[in-house]
Amino acid sequence: MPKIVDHEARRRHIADALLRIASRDGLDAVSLREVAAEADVSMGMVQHYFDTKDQMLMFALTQLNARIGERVAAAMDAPSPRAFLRAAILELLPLDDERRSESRIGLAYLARSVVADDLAGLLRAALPYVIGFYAEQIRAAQALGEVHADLDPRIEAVILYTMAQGLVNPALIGHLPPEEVVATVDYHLDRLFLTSG
Amino acid sequence: MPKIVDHEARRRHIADALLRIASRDGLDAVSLREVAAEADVSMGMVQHYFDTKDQMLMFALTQLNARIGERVAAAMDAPSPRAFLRAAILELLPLDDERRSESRIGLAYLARSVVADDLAGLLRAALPYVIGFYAEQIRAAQALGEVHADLDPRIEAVILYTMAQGLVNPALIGHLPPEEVVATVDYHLDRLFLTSG
DNA sequence: CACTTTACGATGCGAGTGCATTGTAATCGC
DNA sequence: GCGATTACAATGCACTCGCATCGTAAAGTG
Repeated sequence: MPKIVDHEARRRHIADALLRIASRDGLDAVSLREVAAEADVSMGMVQHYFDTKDQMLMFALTQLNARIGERVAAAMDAPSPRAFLRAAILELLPLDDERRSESRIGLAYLARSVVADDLAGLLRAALPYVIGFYAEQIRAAQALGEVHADLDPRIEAVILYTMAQGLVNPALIGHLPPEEVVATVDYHLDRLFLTSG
Repeated sequence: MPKIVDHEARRRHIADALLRIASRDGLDAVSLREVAAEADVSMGMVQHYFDTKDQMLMFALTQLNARIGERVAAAMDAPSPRAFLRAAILELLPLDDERRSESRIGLAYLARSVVADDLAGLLRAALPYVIGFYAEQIRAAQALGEVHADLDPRIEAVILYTMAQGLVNPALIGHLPPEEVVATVDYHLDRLFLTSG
């Protein structure tokens, strides 16, 4: 087995270039030639590591999801369900350049998933996981007496998630400044939680 | 001035074909040739009525907005602020084939607006209008004693809007069935309003 | 030193793109 | 009828796209 290179590292390097282009100019601007140029490699190399463009797009999306997932996981040492929910939600919102970039990419992928079934599968799979996770936190808070017991954790989780997702576009457009986005999230959490911790 | 045809009718006919393609196969699939074929006209005719493809895309978007706006306006005879808000929100959600189609198109345009400034302008302009409108309804409800006076109408409007927008994707993906979408909206309205009318 | 497998780089192909150009009816004012 | 203007239709052009093909250099095993 000759010419050993770090296969996965190359793929990640190429995928990074792809995500950069997607963030800057949209998914439509992602072509094999553009990706190769952005990654500063030859087009043949890109083809060597990805059989098809669609595979490359899928790989880049999973990489993006993993990146965000890691950040959310890093927030899991929060002292309370509320603090963790808050951190997890804010991690998804375009409050700084990096997350703004991720939101742009995510939006591009979301739109494409409407007509690309394989992408839709990836996003579809993540959804019940996230919502179930929120619901779990809310149930934990209820057990701690931090959330009214008669609230429906499942629906509250859905509303929490949809509110967060809905905040992305106004924030991205610039219609809501970051501090107002955070204030809105806190406003809603204030209503949901009895305690302000 | 010779050969009189209904200029605007032709443009609307072509734009309709464009929206149909965008809904079915995404905005990427919209080419001059595809639009011409879908509208059952020649490509030359499409070019005759739209100087450029971007102009055509813009025109189609304003037509879509107008179509939705009309439906919302038609719901304005609702008996109460709550009933109207409910109707206005549900009008934007993909609960039937037509609105599902509109949501798909809207999502495609939204994603493109991230990199197309002129489209972004159109969507950006609509946002404060919608949120301001929601806030107005909430204030009216407060005056009627149907909403707690100490709630912030502006933030409540933002949350209402973001929740609605966030519901689009799960509903579109099929993760939330229509009845659950409606139930979620009602659940949130129940919390916001004191009266259930 | 072969021999094989991996890792590319270079090139080309067919399809599709937006748009410009050109030609030709049709229909009005005069 | 005549010129002018509108309303198309047809064609071509320069470009980009994803992908296949081909050649070759490197690095491991025997």
